[in-house]
Amino acid sequence: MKSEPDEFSIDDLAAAPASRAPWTGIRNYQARNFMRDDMRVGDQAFFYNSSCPEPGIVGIMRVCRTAYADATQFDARSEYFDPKATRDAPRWLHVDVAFVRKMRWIGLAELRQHQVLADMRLLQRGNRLSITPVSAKHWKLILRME
DNA sequence: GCCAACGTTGGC
DNA sequence: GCCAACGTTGGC
Repeated sequence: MKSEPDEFSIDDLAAAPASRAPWTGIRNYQARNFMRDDMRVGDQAFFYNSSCPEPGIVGIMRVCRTAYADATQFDARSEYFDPKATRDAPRWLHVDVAFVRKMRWIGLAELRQHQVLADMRLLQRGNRLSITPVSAKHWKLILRME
């Protein structure tokens, strides 16, 4: 799961009440569907820093609530406001995540050095999705890279 | 700031 | 349903 660290960092997550936070602001249907359909309480995810000088994985978090309506879509003052969303038919959902731990920074270039990760969705050419699945194989390898 | 890649919009 | 135009993402 990608975040721009200037917007929301892993330290922000760790410092949040109970070290939990809603993953707000996802406005892409595929990313939304991954949260809605594939993420369950207890699932783990890498925290990935994007759009920053040193993009890469910086830690691990855990899903602590399944997908529900993103409140920012209803807030006209929010940058994530969606005039087409209604309370009865929300368009945008998110899970809640909990801080697990920080990892050493594993940058994009280092990730790309591993043959095993060549088919990881995050690293695919042209991938812009901010949420992508991680296979067990990829998860284990990245843990071993620490 | 550039630009490749991809998603969304809206006219037809 | 097609597709051109436009917007966004995100590494570099």
